[in-house]
Amino acid sequence: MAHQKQDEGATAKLTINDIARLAGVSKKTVSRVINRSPLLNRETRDKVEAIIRETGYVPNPQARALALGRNFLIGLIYDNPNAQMVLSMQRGILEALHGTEFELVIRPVDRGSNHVMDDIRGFVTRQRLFGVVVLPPMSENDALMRMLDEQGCRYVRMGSAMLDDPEHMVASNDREAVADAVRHLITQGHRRIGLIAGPHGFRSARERREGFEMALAEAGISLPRSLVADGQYTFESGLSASESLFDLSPRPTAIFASNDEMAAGVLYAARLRGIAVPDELSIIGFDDTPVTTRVWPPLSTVRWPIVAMGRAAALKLIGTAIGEDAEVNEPSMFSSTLIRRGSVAPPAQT
Amino acid sequence: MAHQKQDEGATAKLTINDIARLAGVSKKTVSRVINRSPLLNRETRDKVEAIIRETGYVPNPQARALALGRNFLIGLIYDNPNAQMVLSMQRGILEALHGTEFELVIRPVDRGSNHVMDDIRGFVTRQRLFGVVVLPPMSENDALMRMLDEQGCRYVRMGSAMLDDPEHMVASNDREAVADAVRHLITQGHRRIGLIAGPHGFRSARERREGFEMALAEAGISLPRSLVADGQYTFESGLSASESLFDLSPRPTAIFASNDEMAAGVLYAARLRGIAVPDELSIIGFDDTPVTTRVWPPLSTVRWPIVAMGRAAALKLIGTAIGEDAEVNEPSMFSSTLIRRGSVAPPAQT
DNA sequence: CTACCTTATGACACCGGTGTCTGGTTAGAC
DNA sequence: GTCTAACCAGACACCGGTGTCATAAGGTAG
Repeated sequence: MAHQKQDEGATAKLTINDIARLAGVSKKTVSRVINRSPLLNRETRDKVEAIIRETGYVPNPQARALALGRNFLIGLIYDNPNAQMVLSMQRGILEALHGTEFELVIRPVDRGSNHVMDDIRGFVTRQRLFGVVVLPPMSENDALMRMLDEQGCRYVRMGSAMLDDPEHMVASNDREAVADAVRHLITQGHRRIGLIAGPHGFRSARERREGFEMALAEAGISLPRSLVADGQYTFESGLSASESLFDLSPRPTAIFASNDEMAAGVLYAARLRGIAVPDELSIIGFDDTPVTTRVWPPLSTVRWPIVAMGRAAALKLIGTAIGEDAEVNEPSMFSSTLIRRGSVAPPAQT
Repeated sequence: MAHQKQDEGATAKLTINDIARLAGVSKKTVSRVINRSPLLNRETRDKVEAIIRETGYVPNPQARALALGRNFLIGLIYDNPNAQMVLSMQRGILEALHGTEFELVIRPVDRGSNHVMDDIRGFVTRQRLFGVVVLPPMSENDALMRMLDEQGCRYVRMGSAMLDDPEHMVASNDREAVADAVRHLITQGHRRIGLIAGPHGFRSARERREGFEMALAEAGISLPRSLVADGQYTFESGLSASESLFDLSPRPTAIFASNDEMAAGVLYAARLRGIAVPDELSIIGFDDTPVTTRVWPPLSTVRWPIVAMGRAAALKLIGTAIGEDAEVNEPSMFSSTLIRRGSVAPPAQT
């Protein structure tokens, strides 16, 4: 660190005492100015504020955190392979945090690991986080929430369906969204529709599957077990799951994949088999990730308002802190929309 | 926050005084134990350590930061549309931070905005960050580095070529990597090779372009201006840039796109025109993002060791702090490898 | 046996803020 | 013209750690 100066940053070493001295008041008065105490004389406030502006003084957050007994760090806990989703979520949260004194600390975890709980406990206790946002599938772990409660750490969980009270949850209505997508396929004339389900134990997988079944039931279409293939939310699993669907005779004329990665896998598998999309096979995915527009044909999919949900989650968390009643106004349930692209067409005449 | 208890977390409210009292020693002695001071009696140490273990005491990092005059937060500053790259970088940094007391705070910025500098200054000074990692293209901004210097904030910049001394930089050798890729095309027999360049002003764009030109020059192939199209590192720009290349007569038999997104755009454009890849057109991209394996045919590309580079950057930053000499061992220059997939073939016979 | 040096521990101030309580002004009420 | 309430600002302790320095105990030399 040769040519880096450690403490020459003129503004960096200013303390509340310096400001107090310069303004000719006590440190407590400066503290009052910083915290917008209403018990201040107008002149005094202006004088101190002028000095603060001139000098570029910034209160030391560590000292503040120590005195206040709480800090201004929000944690984001996730174990999610989907880069786009994690990044959008980060963006949404940061939008909400913008202009506040809160910062975002991230913590990807390995769900498979034996000491996830300990990892997270260390994370929240060591840094005394103000609160955390937990992404699915970690957010489906009730034991984790109990632990967070024990540690006195606020939390908001994201998910595909309401799991507990709306105060601690921001959810999208996956079931209804998927049902809509499948209804779209049915309207186009499809009757043999395959499902590539998400991993067992994932709430989102269950919700999406139930939405799928719901739409078929409405239309009076029966769903043989063979039309449901298991996937893992990965491209590869989508690819191999569709193989089994393609082996069926007659083949399904449409497939709903529980996320875009798997939908991309279906498309890839179709190409390997020489099955034309959408002429011989319609495909709908879920998430509206960029991959849907990179492939050919572009995939129809379901878009959920991930950035808005991230924003809502963060606002719920800090709502009480910033004192505004923004909190109560934040919706807890978000709905998704079907995005029609080029991967759906009426079934070929048989 | 109805049913959340604020301070019942048994471990959360323990202070060094509690431990001192329980152990029958002074707080300073406990402090010595925590900081592994060598001047301690074996028995005393064991006794205190036992108490700490029993109670699950965790020192308050805010108080520590205040007393020490520095905190344990690393910032990550980026303005990058590439989700996969940002996420991999986060992963690399977090790997390096794992097991230390450092945490990662992220700060995406908007390069276009007028107050980027102020945003970042606020970010590093408010939280008194220990140091920051800056991703390209922000990392090419020398004014930013000067500002960080002024604020006494350590930094490591990531990039496509060495910009200043290795102590503050982790770079990949893009020029050589691209030259390799283009040599591969030449070896396959291509002579009319198009380039889709990155945005003007981006160091990576320049390096990649120079690598491209270098390989052609080596082979004695001239490069007419018409074979170079400008792109913006986005899918759409790749799509439209390739249009101009396709209008050429004769058409290039291969195209190197300066990143994968644009390469995906080329592939998409080729499909729109009915140009067969790789039979009539070979394509190579750069970055090895997942999209390369989702499209058909899968794209050949250049992979750079992004996670390893993130790890190296973080280690450089905290190297001095954790006292180990790991720092000096961290390489500053990384090389990339050509990944051969299905988008390259010898040119069609004319 | 005293002098002196080492080693292990503690007392106390300090980091930079905030909460509480007290005292001095000023203005309004009688 | 005095009394009282309201208002404003400061003194001081405290948050939970760490640095400095003093000191007590133990060991060796003279």
